[in-house]
Amino acid sequence: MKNYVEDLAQTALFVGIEQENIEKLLGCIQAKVVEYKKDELIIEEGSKVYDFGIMLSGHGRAFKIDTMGRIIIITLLKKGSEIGVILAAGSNHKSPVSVQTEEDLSVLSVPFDGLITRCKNNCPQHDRLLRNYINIVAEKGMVLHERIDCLLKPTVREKIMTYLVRVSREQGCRTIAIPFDRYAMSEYLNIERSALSRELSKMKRDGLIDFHKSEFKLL
Amino acid sequence: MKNYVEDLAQTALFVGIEQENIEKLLGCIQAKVVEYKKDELIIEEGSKVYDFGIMLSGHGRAFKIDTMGRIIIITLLKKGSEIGVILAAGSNHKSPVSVQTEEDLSVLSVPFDGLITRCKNNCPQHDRLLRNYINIVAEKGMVLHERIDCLLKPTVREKIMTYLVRVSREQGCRTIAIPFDRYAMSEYLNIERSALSRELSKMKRDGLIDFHKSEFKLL
DNA sequence: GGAGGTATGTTGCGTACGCAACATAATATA
DNA sequence: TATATTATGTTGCGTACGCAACATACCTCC
Repeated sequence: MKNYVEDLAQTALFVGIEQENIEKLLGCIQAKVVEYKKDELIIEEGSKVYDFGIMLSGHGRAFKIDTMGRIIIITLLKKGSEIGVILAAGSNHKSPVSVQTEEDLSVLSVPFDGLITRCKNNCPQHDRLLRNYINIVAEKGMVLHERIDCLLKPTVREKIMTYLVRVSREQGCRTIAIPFDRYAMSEYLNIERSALSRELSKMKRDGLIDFHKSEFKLL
Repeated sequence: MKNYVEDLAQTALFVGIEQENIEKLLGCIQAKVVEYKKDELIIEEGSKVYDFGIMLSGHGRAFKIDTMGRIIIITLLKKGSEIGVILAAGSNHKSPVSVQTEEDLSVLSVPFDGLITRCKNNCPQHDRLLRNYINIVAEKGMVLHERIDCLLKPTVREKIMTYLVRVSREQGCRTIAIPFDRYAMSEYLNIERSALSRELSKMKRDGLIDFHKSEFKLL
């Protein structure tokens, strides 16, 4: 456990808490480290989730399989990513997604009750932890909202622009690097990859944007 | 303030807290009642939001205006609805939506800091309140996720089915009443109203569903 | 009941975009 | 440098669906 504390200090959940206090807190909230093998399921679609997790290493993905058997990627996970934060805090707990590892990795697992229940030692760091947790849940909500914002746009061009403008605002610059390759971008915006490429080319021709691979410039 | 306590006891924020304790809490968290006139803005798009609200009466709507000047309804608000819960709890606070009243009404306004900061009296209800709040934020996230689930479906028919099946599961019955008229339903699923009607009719012809107005039956 | 208003259903037309198939560019492998 | 592999771009075709215009059902208020 101890060797993870340094990494945990970098996460959104423990931001603002000194490392020595993190160690104390971990016991307090009944956190434990769980190891997973490659391709193992951390969360199974339909199962009930009462613990949330923080990725301590490796990569994973949250996905679901729809009625036609298509795989739909919901999120990609890396070191520091949170797992099941909304689920554990909700009242239903039944997971709409599966979470699977892409390699051997370990996860810090925390029962939501351990987090929310005020410990007898009444440590002040607990407050900060709770505040951080609420913050994470809220930010996840914002991220979902932002995606809906793109999805609601009627045309491919507007979807693209909505997304690019947002990222540009976030990065405070008209030249931006996006965290997607074309395929992932097309999935995020719910467009065919080829249709996305087609429209991007048109937009370049129209002098709206310039781009090369994942670098975009708004004109 | 006092006369609202009974109503507040019915809300998700105060569930599980006895009325006499609610009254105490309200002072503790620095809640106040704010009156709004018809068509007044409670939240303005782009403004920073640090307080959340609970609708004490009347109706309102959360919306945004996109680049083409179209009005996009995000949520409809009624007595008991929460306002700005995710925003106040987030780290950015800048609102992507406007919230406007549809008539004269009043709102219980609570600074997020008042909620999250442990009061000196250290009242046990405060814990429950926090737990309820996290619950609300998480549920809002789930709701957004569910909508994305529909929006990601490639065809109108699949969007419709995804939505109806979910509501059917929620209500535990194959015959359901949905809270939308056709137009609202089409907006929620991001479909043209006429295209929605067309597909619904086809689905009825195909023996997939039956419906009359807002009553649907899955076959 | 009639008249106006709103919600819902129907239909023809045109096109944006899904789809498939191929072309080219970038990257890895040897 | 040649070769396989993967990312991205291009293009023709067909259709699902947006759009507009109209039809019908339902509701409300004289």
